[in-house]
Amino acid sequence: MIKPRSRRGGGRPTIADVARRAGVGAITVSRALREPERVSEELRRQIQAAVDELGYVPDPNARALASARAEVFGVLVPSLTNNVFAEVVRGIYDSLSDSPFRIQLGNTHYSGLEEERLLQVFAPQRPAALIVAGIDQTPTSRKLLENAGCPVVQVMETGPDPVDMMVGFSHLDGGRTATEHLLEVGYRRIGFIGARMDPRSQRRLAGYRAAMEAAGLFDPRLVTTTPVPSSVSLGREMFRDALAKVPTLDAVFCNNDDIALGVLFECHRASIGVPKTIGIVGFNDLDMMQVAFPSITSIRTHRYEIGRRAVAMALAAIAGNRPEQRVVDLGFELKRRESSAR
Amino acid sequence: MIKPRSRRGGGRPTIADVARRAGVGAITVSRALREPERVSEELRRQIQAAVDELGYVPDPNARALASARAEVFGVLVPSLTNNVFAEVVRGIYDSLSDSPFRIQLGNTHYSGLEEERLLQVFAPQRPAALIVAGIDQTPTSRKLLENAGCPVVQVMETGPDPVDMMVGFSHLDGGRTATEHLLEVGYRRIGFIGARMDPRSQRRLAGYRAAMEAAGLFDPRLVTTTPVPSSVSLGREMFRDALAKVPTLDAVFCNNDDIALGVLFECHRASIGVPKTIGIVGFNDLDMMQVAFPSITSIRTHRYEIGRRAVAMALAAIAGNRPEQRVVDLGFELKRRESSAR
DNA sequence: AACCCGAATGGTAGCGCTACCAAATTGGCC
DNA sequence: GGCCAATTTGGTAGCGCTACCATTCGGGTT
Repeated sequence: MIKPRSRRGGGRPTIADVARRAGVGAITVSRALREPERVSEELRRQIQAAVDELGYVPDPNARALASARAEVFGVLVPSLTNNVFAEVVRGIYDSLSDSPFRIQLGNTHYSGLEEERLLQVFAPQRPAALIVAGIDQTPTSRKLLENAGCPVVQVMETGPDPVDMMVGFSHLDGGRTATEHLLEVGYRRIGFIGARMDPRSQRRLAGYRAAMEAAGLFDPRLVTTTPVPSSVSLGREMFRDALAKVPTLDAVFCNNDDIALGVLFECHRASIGVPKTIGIVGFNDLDMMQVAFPSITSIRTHRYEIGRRAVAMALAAIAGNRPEQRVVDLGFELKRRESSAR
Repeated sequence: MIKPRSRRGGGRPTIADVARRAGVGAITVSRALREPERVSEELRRQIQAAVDELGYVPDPNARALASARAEVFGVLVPSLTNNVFAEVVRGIYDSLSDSPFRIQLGNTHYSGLEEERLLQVFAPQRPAALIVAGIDQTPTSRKLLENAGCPVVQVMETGPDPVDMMVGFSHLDGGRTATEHLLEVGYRRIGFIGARMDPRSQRRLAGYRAAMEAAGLFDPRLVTTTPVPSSVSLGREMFRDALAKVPTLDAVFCNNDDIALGVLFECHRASIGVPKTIGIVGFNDLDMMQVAFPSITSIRTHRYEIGRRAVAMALAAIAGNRPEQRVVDLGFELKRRESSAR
């Protein structure tokens, strides 16, 4: 006699069940849940009671279909294991954990094509916002972002031409600051060691080069790079190569902290004095940099904060008040430590 | 005169558009896309042509609503920045990148309550599978998993009572193996240093204790733990504490590699000989362990493979052939290195 | 020849929700 | 008292897709 439970659904209560129980229309329940201020105090209470009794949870899929907008943030990063992006992602998660928004995370593996593919997967979901790492999207990706019909935040870097919004810092300035620091302290034959030369690393290199040229000390043989993914062991190897190439090397600015750590270990192993014989500067300032012996000078970047800020900007845009400032530069800090204290 | 484009949808082509173009019924298009073998060669070609011309992409939300099943894997891990889980997650992503499945990642922050909350968010989406880290779910979480109506894989650990399937290894055996190695090499006053004592760390500690007791060398003062999240700097501090407490300490088995690295750096700083005065063993075997100077002995775990295997098992279960072996132990390897080579 | 069976295709009726619009109610104002 | 606007509530009609069942057709079976 009882109306058969929906043939497919697993028997979970629907909005209609709640409406019946509360003695109101389904649409009122829907409103009470999404815009409580548009429903009278009394009905709101009744509805809340019915929701609690039945254990009703709205179906996000039905919601997305009906409203043509999913409560999902699409997030694209080049790597899941690189601590730098992991921190950004953590900032995003933490900022969104109390909101109704879910997160759809994609790993582009540092590939523009993969980024395009993922964007094509994400777009049909009609996400509420998109957060992508970097500013060097392919033309196709850029168009996909522009047509996504939702707020877009490019993170990690700042640049002149945002798709929509940006949060990051200047990697070029970071590279220059690191190099100028080494020059200032008195190093002269300063090498650059860089793995996985993604666009951000390229710009750090450009900053290094600018500083070296300004000092009249640039020499292409001082630069050692590889497209191979960065790792501590790679840092060790690359440093050996660099030293073999230029035995007079007296300092290195590393692409990132993993490489720097590899350099430090190799110096230990080969009994090369740090900072006396070789100065070392890293990039990102992972926790271990200040603990290393000797502690390693590095450029501190605000990864977690970038994630948080990106979400804050996206949420503001969703709420209708797009931030005044569309490009936010969170800067960086040079952390002077023992490895460059000549 | 043209039928107005759906008032809400952004004008993307729907399955009906494709059907009209191909001159077939909508349901046939749906079938051609999902079970091509049930549609004749010819229609399949026509439909594919129409799909390509229109640039049709199925709406995942509508699909999920109609089929009461979303093409989503729910993944719950305790941390996004801990390299160990990042690797598991990477394995999951890589295994799923060619499939139609998306990934819904949740960060439990090592909290059972947060895990419950996330499970309650994930369940209404009717995911195709759930992958959760650990085997110590709260009773509520366990019930949620059992009632999820989809394959469930618990990862990182093995245990006696799987909700459904399991992939991992024995942390207790890992802890015992590490400790037995130190004993075998000749260390006697072996300490245990552990941060963020999550259930897995607890079991590593239990393995340590078992080995020490078997050798008649267990002493509670040798154990130093804290609930504080693990980091290299914390490793350094904890080692100092441990040494202050037990000056005769001659080796430490660390909870994980971050701690071990902190210990190594502190030894350098305090001019304590490794492995002569202090032996060190870590856990997980991050890349940097073999590069460190001296290189650090560690228990190598197969995180990436755990992620891949979990997906493989879930996919098999979805396809209807649940694997014979519901609990898969991927083991671990003791990597003997300089830090324990007395 | 009548019958059955499987393969291929299609129609109908939702899945659970919300946009849109209509209706009812209230209150303020002249 | 009557009118208008604002507020609160509800009905209807989908959103784009697939489950379920019906239909058609060709080729065996008896």
